[in-house]
Amino acid sequence: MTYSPIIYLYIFVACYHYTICQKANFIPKIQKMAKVLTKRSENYAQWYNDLVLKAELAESTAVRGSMVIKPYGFAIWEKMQAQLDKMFKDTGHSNAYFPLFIPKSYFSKEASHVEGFAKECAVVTHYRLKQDPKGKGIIVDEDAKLEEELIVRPTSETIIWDTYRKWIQSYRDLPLLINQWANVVRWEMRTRLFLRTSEFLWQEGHTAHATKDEAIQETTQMINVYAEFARNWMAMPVTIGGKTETERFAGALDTYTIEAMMQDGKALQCGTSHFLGQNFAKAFDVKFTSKEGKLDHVWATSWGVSTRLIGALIMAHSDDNGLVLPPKLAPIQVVIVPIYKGKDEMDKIFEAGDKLRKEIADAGILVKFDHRDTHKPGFKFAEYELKGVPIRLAIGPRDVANGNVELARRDTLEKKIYPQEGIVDVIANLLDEIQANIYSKAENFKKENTYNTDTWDEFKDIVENKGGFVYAHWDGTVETENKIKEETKATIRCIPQDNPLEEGKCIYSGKPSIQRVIFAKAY
RNA sequence: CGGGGUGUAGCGUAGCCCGGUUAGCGCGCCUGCUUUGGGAGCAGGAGGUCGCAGGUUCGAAUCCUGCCACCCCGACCA
Repeated sequence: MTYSPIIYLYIFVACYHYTICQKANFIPKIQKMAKVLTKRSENYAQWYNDLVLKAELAESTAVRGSMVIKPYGFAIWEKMQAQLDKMFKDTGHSNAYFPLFIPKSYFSKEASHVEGFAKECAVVTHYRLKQDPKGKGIIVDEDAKLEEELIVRPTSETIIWDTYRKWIQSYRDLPLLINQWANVVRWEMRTRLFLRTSEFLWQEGHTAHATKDEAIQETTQMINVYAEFARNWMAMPVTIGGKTETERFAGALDTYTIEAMMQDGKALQCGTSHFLGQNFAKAFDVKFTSKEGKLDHVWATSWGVSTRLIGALIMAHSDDNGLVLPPKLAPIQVVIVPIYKGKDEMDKIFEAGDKLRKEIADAGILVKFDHRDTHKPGFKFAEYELKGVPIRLAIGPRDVANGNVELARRDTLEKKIYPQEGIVDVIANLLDEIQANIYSKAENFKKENTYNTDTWDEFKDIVENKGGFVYAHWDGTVETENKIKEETKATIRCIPQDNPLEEGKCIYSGKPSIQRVIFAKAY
């Protein structure tokens, strides 16, 4: 037997006043989340408890602000991942993997970048533990102090650009189009389950280009990929736009965003794509020789989406009965619930149900037959509604006798009897219909909660009392943006893409403005 | 870290102000029987360092002191 080397790590958190707690209880947070999700539900705590714990999406962990994503929640993420990965590859990108730890010195090379992230980094200072000589337990071995501290990546720009320097010499090495699926850690002041956890899974794309135009084109392309994913797969309408200076990514010249509206009218930033200019190339000395024989720094982009998308999906579509998943992302698209009394009936129903399941599965639809004899049909109905399964089939003695099956759709909660003959086609069509219906429901909600205003009083009234997106004129200054944020808590979510130019006066300062921007309260 | 609040079983909570039986209730869990077309019923059962430490007292979930954790608002943020 050989000993594998064990490295003991002691993570000292930069924000010294946040210690890692022994055991966390996040239920009040869950209550809050449920309030957001349901608004109306009286027993929301119980409801969300059921949603999270019983429908097995996620739960809190021992480390402050982290979460375990349970199998069902992770299955949703895997479906998202698979589709996004395909879209990245279709646009010419490849996957790679870079290290979790970043030497502190790398981190300080790009000034605005470090300023943006320094306050929320976990730092590794030691590499060994030992028995406490004075008593019980394990302590950090002070002799095992690292020469240079390691940062747990909050994002990978620095280590990736340090690597790119070695990979890029000629215009022939460009463009370099790489994506990484990874976890990152950001020691946020305040965390929120799904929306802002200390550790989260995401993908980060990092590309290098020979020209500025090409890099800008890449930035735009990727925000459009995200928008298409949100709309067509998550059934979630999003607005594409540019971020203002204050909301921009640390180190970026331009940040594009997709902003979605949640059911409480608040905005959620769901994905971003950054044009980094030559900032990182200069900081990490990444140069290439052009066709003309000139030495120049490369142009960079980065873009990412995270497990926050699961949160967005929950909050965009859920109702008081639980999740409503778009069929394209549902881990289970169709569930078959048997109804029977006694062993004899059970055998017959199971046989019919299994036959049905096979037919549906053969059509490439994700179907589950729930064989459990430990729960009653009514319980199962409620459970799969909670899980957001788009279509439910119920099959009992009555149906078997008549060659029928009962079909219920999650989005409208309608129930109908269909003949078993030809049910596969009905299901295939219905899945498309549900996907479209969920989208248009969300789109209508977004339209109904989007306002145009030209007066400050009305602006305040909408932000405070109604919520939603407000299109209003803004004079383009940081001061005004900050004042509005101070007074109303609304921030500029984005300057919409292809925004029509229109003369107007700033809602706050009255100074001339050339276009409306979107204001909203955000998560 | 500033302001406010909370901590009682897996989850949600009552009790605390005004100290006094074995800390109560709902959900969930286990066993048995009856049930099964919308979260079953009945009977029985298991499960608690009352956040931690100290103090006051004959006696503390309850009063006092300190600490810890969490939540809401602020700064931060995919």
